[in-house]
Amino acid sequence: MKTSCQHRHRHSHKKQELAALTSRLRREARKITGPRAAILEILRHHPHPLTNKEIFAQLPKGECDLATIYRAMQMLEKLGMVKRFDFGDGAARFELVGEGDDGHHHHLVCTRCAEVVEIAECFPEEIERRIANTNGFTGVTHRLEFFGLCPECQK
Amino acid sequence: MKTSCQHRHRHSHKKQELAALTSRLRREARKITGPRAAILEILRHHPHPLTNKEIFAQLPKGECDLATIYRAMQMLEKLGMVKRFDFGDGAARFELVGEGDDGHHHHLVCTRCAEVVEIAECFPEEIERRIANTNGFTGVTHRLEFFGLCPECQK
DNA sequence: AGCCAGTTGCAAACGGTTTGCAACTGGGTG
DNA sequence: CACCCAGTTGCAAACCGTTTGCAACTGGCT
Repeated sequence: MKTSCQHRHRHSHKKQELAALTSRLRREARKITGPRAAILEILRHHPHPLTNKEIFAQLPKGECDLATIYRAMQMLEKLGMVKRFDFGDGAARFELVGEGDDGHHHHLVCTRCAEVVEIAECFPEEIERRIANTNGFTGVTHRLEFFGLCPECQK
Repeated sequence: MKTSCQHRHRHSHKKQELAALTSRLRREARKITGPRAAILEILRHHPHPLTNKEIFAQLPKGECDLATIYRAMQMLEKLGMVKRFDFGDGAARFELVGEGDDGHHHHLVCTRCAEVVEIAECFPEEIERRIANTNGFTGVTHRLEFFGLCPECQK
């Protein structure tokens, strides 16, 4: 069965250079400010989606305002440098996305300890296409996350 | 290809009798009050998930408080009489669930006009099982919704 | 060096949801 | 059938994540 994804996503966790990130910003006529560099630095070192509050907590205190993080994430999302995920707990989470990558992928989240595993599998293309055709929809994508009990929490 | 769901869900839209609903409530030692009957009455006539505010708007005005709806939906969800869905717009939606049904299913939502279509397809069981096994997780489920442009909105 | 669009911090506003509390009531009991 | 109380309700305030108005500030161009 073919289950690969139509979306380009490199499941490499190699960190992007900060310089590469800032040059992407500059290219979009965005300023490289202290808060932004600090936020990118945090995201860069984090393999899993972070909430704005988590980013805030990791910032050297006083480095920047929470509102600034919200604004930065909005901008980074619009530029496609960051992808927004929703684990259903009412707080958006963000993950850095490589250049040329659309960041589409899914997670397996422990419902007890919130551990997150990145998942390679995706919803089968052909079924999604069938769903779109059957209902006459175009530009169909999906939001998909898995939930369960992680090995640690089963003990 | 086998894509059916391991979860029992009858995609019948036949309305449940109000009497059946209230007897389920009574069985759980819950009181049948005016607000609750009115809420069930609304849900019963609605094929698609409703937000609490939408339910509120359909209630004869003054029938009950918004907080009461929130409390009712929490209770109904706990009793398994209602299923919560999340279309990613920050408002929970609820759909009545038949007895013996777990309500697990998915939707295709128009990103422009918010039209909702119920989807029969589900994430393939065997892949989900593989994901669970590979990562040592148990009790794995998923949250899955599709988004696209409906036929009307393509014009 | 100077300028200005873009950015920031702060505080207030916002929208969905929850909660404390006092008044009320469904439905079982005597 | 009247009584009683756990469960329920309305109201208002609290909550929490997120957005926004505004005045002060600054990156990076000229």
